[in-house]
Amino acid sequence: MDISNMQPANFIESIIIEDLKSDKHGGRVVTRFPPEPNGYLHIGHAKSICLNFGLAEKFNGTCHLRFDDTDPAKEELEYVEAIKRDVKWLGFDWGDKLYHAADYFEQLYDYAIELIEKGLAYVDDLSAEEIREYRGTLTEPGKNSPYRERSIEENLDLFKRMRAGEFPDGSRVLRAKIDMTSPNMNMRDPVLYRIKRMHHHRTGDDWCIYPMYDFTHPISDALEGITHSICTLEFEDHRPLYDWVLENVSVPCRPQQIEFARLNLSYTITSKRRLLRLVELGYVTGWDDPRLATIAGIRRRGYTPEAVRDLCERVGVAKNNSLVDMAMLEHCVRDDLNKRAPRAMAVLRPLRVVIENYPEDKVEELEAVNNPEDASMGSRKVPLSRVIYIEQEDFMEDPPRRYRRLAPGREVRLRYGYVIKCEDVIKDENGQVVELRCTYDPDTLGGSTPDGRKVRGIVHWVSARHAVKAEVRLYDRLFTIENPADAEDYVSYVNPNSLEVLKDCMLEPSLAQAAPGSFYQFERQGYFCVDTVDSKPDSLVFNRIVALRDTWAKIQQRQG
RNA sequence: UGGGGCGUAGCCAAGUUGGGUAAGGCACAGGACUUUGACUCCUGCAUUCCCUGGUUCGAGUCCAGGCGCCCCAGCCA
Repeated sequence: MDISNMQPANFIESIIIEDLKSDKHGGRVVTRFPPEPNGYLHIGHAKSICLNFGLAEKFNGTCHLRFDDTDPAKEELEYVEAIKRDVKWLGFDWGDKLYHAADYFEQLYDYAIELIEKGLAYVDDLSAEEIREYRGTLTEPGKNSPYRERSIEENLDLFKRMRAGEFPDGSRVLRAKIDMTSPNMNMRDPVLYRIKRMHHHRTGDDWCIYPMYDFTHPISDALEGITHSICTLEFEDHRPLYDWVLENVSVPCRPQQIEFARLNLSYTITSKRRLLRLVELGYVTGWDDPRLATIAGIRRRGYTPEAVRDLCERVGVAKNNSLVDMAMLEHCVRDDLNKRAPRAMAVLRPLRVVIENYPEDKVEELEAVNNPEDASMGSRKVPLSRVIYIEQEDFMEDPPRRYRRLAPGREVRLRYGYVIKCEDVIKDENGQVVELRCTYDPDTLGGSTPDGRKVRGIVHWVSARHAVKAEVRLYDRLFTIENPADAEDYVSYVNPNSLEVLKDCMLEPSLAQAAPGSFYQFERQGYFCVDTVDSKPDSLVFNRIVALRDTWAKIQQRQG
């Protein structure tokens, strides 16, 4: 790593490069991802994960995974396992750098004692409501608590008895003694410890007092030797307190807090409370619903970790509140899957086609390449027989201008196969087209036509006899408005068409063995993956990850 | 006249330290290629950087004054 030539990709990297040059931290770069295990991770967390682990990678440093578990009321073991799984899935490895703030409780307690001894913290007997009243408002200063001037001895005694469990929940707190008139609310004697008799997922019933975030976080960072403590914008106001704690307590080093803007994605929601409500009201099936921007949902939908990381890199790191266009994520998956997804043919809305001049019992194995972007992925055989299915939308009785697909009397090429011509249209009693009678030109295999006539339309198909039936779930954006997070009544903007279930899809036979989680490009349609929850070997379920770009759809839309 | 932060294209975002004549990506629009209307490839897309003044030969960058948006009054993180 040659620091002198490194180009910073964003302001945080600039800071790190400067620190490296000035040898501020002895050349070390240590970051951390500090989730509270009180819910599932979402796309916003993904950005933080990519940033913190990415920085460590880039600068030859390390990144810790630390659970910020200081509030037993909200945190559960179930979430810590889910979070670990999500971080791993994104492709990051914390090695042996797994930490829990709860493991620092004893040391934190000692640092609290140190503050008390220095006259910088005191036990307050005010009730929660009184504390709020004494705190003042945004425009008026607060007032000192009547308990603020207790002696060090009394504070020590009281705090020890708080720990010993002598006082009821909520009856007292330990507060930092800073400045009740500070224009920064966080500096108005913030609470450091509260009494809460609650079972902690890690420390059990060892404690009945628990430290607050503002006290725990800077010390945890210092204890772990974190050099750059990266968090989101809303903690900017907490930085003076972060620094105050580190200045007044004997910690081994001095980490720097740096704030950046969190990632918001259009047409999604990331607030835990709101996510939970969608689940409870049944708008989605759970935290891993493929329409949700949770990591679990994104994974089940079939978005790849590579695509998510690419997105995080592309959106950059800055301090602007931003709402990133969903189209950006979609572009990232297409970009990734185009190179990696095997191609296959699948007819989602089947229309039966009989090739009249194709022998009844004949079956041809046609050669189909698995990925035109990657020759090493090889090819496969796809069976063709007299009766096939094509997509309903690939036939129109009365086609508009520029329509290149099948119509009465018109020709189209079967992908990897022959040119067929529509000779007759069969309808049911309601006038619905139920079957096409076609003929094929045996001399057109291999892409050419003997007479050099141009056949522009190409259509995917599946042999009826060989078809594998499957369910395909078509997902669309969950909300009808760009920024549902902005709307109080976001629930009323849930897209009623966010999921369309197609039951009778016909897949080419090679898909019969598709493993859960594996992804494919269904040619001319999009990228799909085998659902990891509902798909069974004998009843396959595919999720549409994202549709292919569709220029024709745009042209049609423009023409009304 | 509470404090903190942020304003560069429809959406992200470089550029601000050391003033030198607006990167890149997404989206969008044309065109080429094509056995996926995909991919790929070309081309176009801010005479202007929230506004108004000022300094300067020269300002997105410096100065002054406005305006707009976000965050903070949990014993949550």
